[in-house]
Amino acid sequence: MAKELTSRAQDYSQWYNDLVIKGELADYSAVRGCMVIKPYGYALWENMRDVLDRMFKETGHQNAYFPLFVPKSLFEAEEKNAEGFAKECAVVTHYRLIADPNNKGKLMVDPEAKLEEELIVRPTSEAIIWNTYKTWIQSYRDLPILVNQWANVVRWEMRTRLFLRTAEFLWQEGHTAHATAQEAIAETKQMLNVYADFVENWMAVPVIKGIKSVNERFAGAEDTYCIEALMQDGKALQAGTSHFLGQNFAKAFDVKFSDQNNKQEYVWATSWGVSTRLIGGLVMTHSDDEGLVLPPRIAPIQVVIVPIFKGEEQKAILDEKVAELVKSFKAAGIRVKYDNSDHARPGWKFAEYELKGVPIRIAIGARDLENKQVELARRDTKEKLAVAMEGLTETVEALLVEIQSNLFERARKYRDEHITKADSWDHFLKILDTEGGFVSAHWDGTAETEDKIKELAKATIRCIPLDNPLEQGKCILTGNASTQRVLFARAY
RNA sequence: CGGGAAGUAGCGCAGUCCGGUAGCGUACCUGGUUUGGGACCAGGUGGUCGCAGGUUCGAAUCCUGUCUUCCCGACCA
Repeated sequence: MAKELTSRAQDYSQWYNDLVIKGELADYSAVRGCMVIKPYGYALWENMRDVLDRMFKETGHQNAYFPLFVPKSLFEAEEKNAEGFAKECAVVTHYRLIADPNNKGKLMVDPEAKLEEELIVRPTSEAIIWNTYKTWIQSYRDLPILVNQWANVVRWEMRTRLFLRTAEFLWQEGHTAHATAQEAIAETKQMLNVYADFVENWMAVPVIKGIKSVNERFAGAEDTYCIEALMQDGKALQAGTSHFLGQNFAKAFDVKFSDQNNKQEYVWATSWGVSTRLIGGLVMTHSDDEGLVLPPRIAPIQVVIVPIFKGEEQKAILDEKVAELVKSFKAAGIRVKYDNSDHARPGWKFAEYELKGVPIRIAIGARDLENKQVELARRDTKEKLAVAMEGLTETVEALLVEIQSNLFERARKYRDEHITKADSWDHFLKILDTEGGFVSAHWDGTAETEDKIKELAKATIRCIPLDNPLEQGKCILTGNASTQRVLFARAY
C-alpha cells in the first residue's frame, strides 16, 4: 500500500486532510494558513469557475477587476463592514526592503519607506468597488451595474483548514448597483438561485436556501441569503451567500443617482460570493474511505481507461483500439484520460484513480478485445460491469448522467434523514451530540437567545428556510412564543 | 490567541532519555522477470536531522529563540 488513508470512522478531520493531500487537490505551503492548489485541484476549480462564469453572464453580468489593496480610509468608510472584518486584516505598511547592515545577506524593512496611509489587503471588495462606482453612476440610465470579479482575498484566520478556511482563498464576488430596493432584492434572490442551481446540479450537493439571522448576517448587509449544505459528519457548511446591502454602501461612499424626475437618490446594492471552500464541501459530501468521489459534471477526468497487456505487442494493439475510443469520447465532449504508462501495474492504477475520484474507469485487455467488451467500474457504487464495445460512448454518456444523479440523490437522502425536529432542550442537545445534522426548532427571534444557544449547544442558526411554513410554537430555550422553526446545526 | 502533539531522504517512521558524525519501510534510478485489484529479484541514488543562535573537542541528541503543521478550545462576515 503506497498511500494509506485514514477512515472516516477513525478520524474524520484526518480523513479529510488525507483526501485533499493524497488526492492531490492541494498541499500545505511555507506560508501560514495558505495552501498550494495543485494542478488536479485547480482543474476542478476551473471547471467550477467556468460553469459559474457562464451562469453569471447568462444573467447579465460582466467581469471586471479591482485592486488587491484598499486604502484604510476607504476600508473604514462603511462602519459595520469595517468592524466585522477589522480583526482579520493583513495590512501593508511599507513599500521597500533594504540590506540589513547588522545581518549580512538579510533584508529588513526600510523604516524610511513607511506608507503615508496603510493599505488593507482586501478581505472583500465592497469598499474599493463602491468608491469606484461613485464615479460610474450619475443617472438612473447608468443603472443597474452588474459586475463580478474573480479574485483572491485574505482573511487572517486563527485556525485554518485546507479549502474550508484558509488565510488566502480564491472566490468570485458579484457587486451590483440598482435604482430600487425591489430590483436589488430580486438580484440578491436571483443569485442565490444561481448558486443553488450550480451547487445542486453540477456539484451534486443538496442545499437549503434560506436567510441568515441578524447575528449571522454579513457585516454591512440588510439581509444575507445563503445556501447551507450538510457534511457526512453531521456538520453544516455555508456554501454560498448573497447579500442585500440596502443603501449602506451608497451612503458610506456617497453614491447617488438622478432618477427620472431629476431627484437625487442613493443607489441600492447587492454582493454575492462563493469560494474555493466549495471544494471542501464537495469532498466532505461525496467521498468515501477509498478516496475522493467527484461528480461527473465537474470532474477533471470523467473517464480513465486502463489497458491490461502482456508485452509490447499487446500494448500496441490496445493503444490502437483505445485511440478510437478516446476519439469517440472526446467527440462526445467526455473528458477522458488513457493511462498506458508502463511504470504502474493495473491494480496500482485502479487504486490511484479511485483515490482521485474519477467517476468511471474502463479496463481493457486482450480478453476484452476478443469478447468485444470492456470492464467498466463506477466510482460511486464500486460496481463493475461488463459492457459491450459497441455503443460504448453512449453507454458511458448515460452512465455519467446516472452517476451524477445518484450522487445527488444519495447526498439528499442523507441530508433529509438528518433534519430532525426538536421540541425540548434535552432532545435538541441529544440530536446535536449524536446524529448531528440540522435541527429544526422554534426560536423566539432574539439575538440574545441565539447567542445563549450558541454558547450552550455550540450550534448556530444556519438559516431560516425560504419556504418555511409558519407554525405556532415555543422557543426551544426560553419557551417564549415563536411563529416558525429555524434550522440549527454545528457548522464549519 | 490558550492547551496538547509533531517537524529526521518525495512519503511514513526509528534514533533524542544517556552527545561520538544517521537508519528502516516505501517511493525513485538501472537491469531482468512481470502485468485482469496497490508485483518480484538483484544492484544503486538520495538527508548540512524545520530554521537561527548557544554549550561542547564533538550536537539529530543538551539549552534558548523562532517558523510551520496537526488535534482540542476561543474566533470565524
